Amino acid sequence: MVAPMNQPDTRPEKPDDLAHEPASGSLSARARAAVAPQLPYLSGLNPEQRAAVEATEGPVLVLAGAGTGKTRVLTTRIAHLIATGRAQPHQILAVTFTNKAAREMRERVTSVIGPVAEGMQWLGTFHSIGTKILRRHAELVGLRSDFTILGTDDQLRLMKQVIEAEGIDEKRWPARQLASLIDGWKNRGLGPNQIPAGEAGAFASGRGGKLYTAYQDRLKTLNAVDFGDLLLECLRLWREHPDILEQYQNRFRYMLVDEYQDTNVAQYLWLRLLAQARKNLCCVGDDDQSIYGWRGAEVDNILRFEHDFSGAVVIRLERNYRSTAHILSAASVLISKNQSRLGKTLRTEDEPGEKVTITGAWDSEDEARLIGEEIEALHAKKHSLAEIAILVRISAQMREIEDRLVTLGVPYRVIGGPRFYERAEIRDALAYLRVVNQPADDLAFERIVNVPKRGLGDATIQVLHNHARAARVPLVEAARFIVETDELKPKPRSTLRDLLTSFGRWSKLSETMTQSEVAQTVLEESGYTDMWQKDKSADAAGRLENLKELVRSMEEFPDLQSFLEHVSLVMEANESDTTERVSLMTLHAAKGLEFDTVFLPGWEEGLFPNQRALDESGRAGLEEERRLAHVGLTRARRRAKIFFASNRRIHGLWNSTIPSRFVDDLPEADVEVVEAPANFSYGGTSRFDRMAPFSGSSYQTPGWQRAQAHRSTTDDGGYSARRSGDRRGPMMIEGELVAKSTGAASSFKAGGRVLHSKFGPGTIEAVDGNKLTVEFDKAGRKMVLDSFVDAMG
DNA sequence: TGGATCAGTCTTTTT
DNA sequence: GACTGATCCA
Repeated sequence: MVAPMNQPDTRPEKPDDLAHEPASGSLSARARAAVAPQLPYLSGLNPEQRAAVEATEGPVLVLAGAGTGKTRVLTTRIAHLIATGRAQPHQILAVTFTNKAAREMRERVTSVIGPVAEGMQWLGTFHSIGTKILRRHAELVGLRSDFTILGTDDQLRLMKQVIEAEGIDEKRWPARQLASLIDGWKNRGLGPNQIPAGEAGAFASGRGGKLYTAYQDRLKTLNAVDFGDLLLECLRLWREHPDILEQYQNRFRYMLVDEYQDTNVAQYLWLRLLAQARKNLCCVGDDDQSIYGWRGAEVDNILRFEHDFSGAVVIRLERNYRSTAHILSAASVLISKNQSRLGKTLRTEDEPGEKVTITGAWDSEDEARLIGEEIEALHAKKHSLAEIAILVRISAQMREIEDRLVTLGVPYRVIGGPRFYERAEIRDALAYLRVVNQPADDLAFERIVNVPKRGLGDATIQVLHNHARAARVPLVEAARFIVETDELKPKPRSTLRDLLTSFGRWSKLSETMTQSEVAQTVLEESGYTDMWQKDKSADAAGRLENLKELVRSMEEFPDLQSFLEHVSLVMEANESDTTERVSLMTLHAAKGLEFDTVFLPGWEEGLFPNQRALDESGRAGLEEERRLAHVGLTRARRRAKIFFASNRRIHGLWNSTIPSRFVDDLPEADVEVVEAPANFSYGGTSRFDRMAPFSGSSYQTPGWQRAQAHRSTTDDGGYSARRSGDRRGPMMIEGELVAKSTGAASSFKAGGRVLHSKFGPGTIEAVDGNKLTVEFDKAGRKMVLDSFVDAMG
C-alpha cells in the first residue's frame, strides 16, 4: 500500500517555463520570479514544505499529515505565486470546504504579502465559488441571476410536496430518505438523466428518478437551487457551453484545493474540468483524516490522484510540529492498521512527553466524573481551560458530560451543534425577510404564514395551494385573490388580508430604512418577537438574543438582498466570548483544531467504532472510524486521555460494553493504563451533586437548560457547590492492563458461574482474553470485562 | 385550530 | 431518554 516516496525536487523550478503563457511572461514578472529563492517567506519552511511551495507547475498532491504545517504551505504557495509574478491574485482559484477555512486563508495570505491578497476574488468554498459562477450565467441553466439557495429544511419541505404530488404515501417513503438519495446522486455529479439504471428504482418502487426530475423542475419554477446544484449546475453549464468553460480555464492559472480528501465526485469533476487546460492544480490533504465518507466524500479522489492527473508530483509532509512523541507514535501505529491509505509516517523532534492514558470507568456517569476530576486537577495546576477539549463520537455522549461539568462549575462551550442559521428562530426571521425581499418565495411564505399562530392553519394553506397551483402563481398572489372571494371563512380571511397588507407595507420600508431597521420593524409588527417574549420555556431568552444578534449582524451589509445571499451560504455565530472554557465537541467537529489536553471518552465497541458504520460500510466503515480515532489523538499537543465505560445507556437502556478494538490497536510502549478508582457503591453521583446548580457560564447550552429545568425542582436557588468533597481524587495508579486482552489469560472458564453487580448472576459462555461472554439469568447475553464480575462458588 | 398524548426513531453534518 | 411526527379530542 505504501507508495514510493516521490522526490519533490525531481521537478526543478523553472520560471522560464512560463514563456508560453501569454500574460504572465512579461519581463518584469520573470525578473521578479528570478529573485524568488531569496524571498523571506520561504526561509522558515522545512525542505518538504518548501518543495511543496515551489513546485508551482503541473499537478501536485501534497500529503500533509496532522500538524505538519498544511495551512502554512497553502498560504505560502499562494503568496509565492503572486510575489513571483506567476499570477495576479484574481487568477488564482483557491477552494476550501468551510467559510472559516477560507477566511483564515485570506487572512494568512494577507499577513505574508499584504493587501494585494484582497484581490483574490476566487478564494472561497466550493459552494460560494459555484454560486458566483452560476449567478453570472444563470440564464444558461434555466435560472434567473437572483436565484435563492435553499437550506436543508426548505429542501425537505419541497420534497414532501413533490412526493405528495406524485400521490405517494409520505409515511412509507419519507422525504428524508428521498433527500439523502438525491443528495447522494448530486454528490456523485449525477443529474436526473444520468442516474444508473439500477438506482432509479431505489425509492417508492421505481419512482426515485421521476421524483428527482420533479424536484428539479420545482426548483426551477421557484428560481431556486439546493447546495448540490451549486456544483452540479456548474458542471452542466461547462459541459453544454465549452466556450464558457474555456473562459474559466484561462482565468484560473493556478488552482489550489484544501482538504482534498473530503472532496466528493461532483467536486472532483468540477476541479478536473477546470484543470484540464493548464493542469496547475495543487491539492493538499491527508487520506488519514478523511472522515466524511458518509457524506459523499471519496477517499478515492486522493488515493487516485497520481493516476488521474498524469505526471503528478506527490510531496509528503511528515514532520509534525504539534504533538509529543508518545501521542504521535500512538496515533501512527493506530492508523497503520488501515489498509486503504497512501502511507505516511509522522515524526517529531519533540520530547516523548506523557504517555497516552487509558482509563476504564464503571459506567458513563463514572466516566464523566473521572473526566471532570481530571479537568479540575489540571485547572488547579494553572492549566488553561481553553486548552482542554473533550471529543466524543456522537452528540448523545455530551449530555452526561455536560451535566457533570455543570455540577462542578467548570465553564464549557459546545462547538458545532445546531448552526446559528439553522436555529428555528433565525430561519423564521429570515423567512419573513425573504418574503419582504421577494414575495414570490413560496417556501418562506409557507413557513411563517402561521408563525406566530394566527389561525391560518392547514386548511387555509390548502386553499391557497390549490389556487396557486391551478393559476400557476406564487402563494402570495393566490392569497391576494382569495381574500377578495368568500372561499375562506371571515376570520382567516381578514387575518390573511391583514398579513398581506403588512407585507406590502414592509416591502416599502426598505426605501426609507436600513435593512436592520426593516428587520426590527418586521419582527415586532408581525408579533414574532412577542411570541418568544411570551414563551416561558428556558431557551426563549436565548432565542431573543439570537434574533438581536441577527439584526445586529445585518448592519454590515449594503442591502437586504446581499445579506440574504450571504446568509444562505455562511452565517456562523460569532462568539465574542473571552471566558476561558473547556471545549466539548464531536470528533468530526474537531478536525483542524488542536489542544494541549484532549479527553477521548467512549472508546467502546459499538459506539466507537460505531456499530452502524460497521454494518453499513463494512471494512471501509471501520477504517473511517479508525481515521476518526486518529484525528482525535492527533488533536492533542501534550496529553491524550482515552476512556471507556463498561456500562452505557443506549437509547435509554443500560448496555454492557467492551473496550474498543482501537484501544488494542495502540502500541503498549506509548500508553499507560490508569486504574480508575472503582468504588461502585457510590453509584456515580451523590445527592449533593444533584443538588448543586450552577450559574455563570454557557447559559445557552443544553446542559445549562437542563440544569435550569432541574433547579426548578430543587430548592436551593443559586447556591453553587464547587465540589462535593474530595472523596475520590483522581488516583493515577499504574495498574495492570485492564483494557488489553494481551495480558495474562483470564482465570475464568466457560461454564463457570459469575456474579455481575448490575446484571446479577450468569453463566460464562466464552472467554476471550479478559473479555467474557456471559448468559445472565435475567439480563440475557452480554460481553463483559472479567474485572467486573466475581466468580460464584 | 391547537393542545395533549402516543408511537417510533435514534451517527457523524461544511455548504 | 428525548425528540419528532402523527393522531385524537375539546
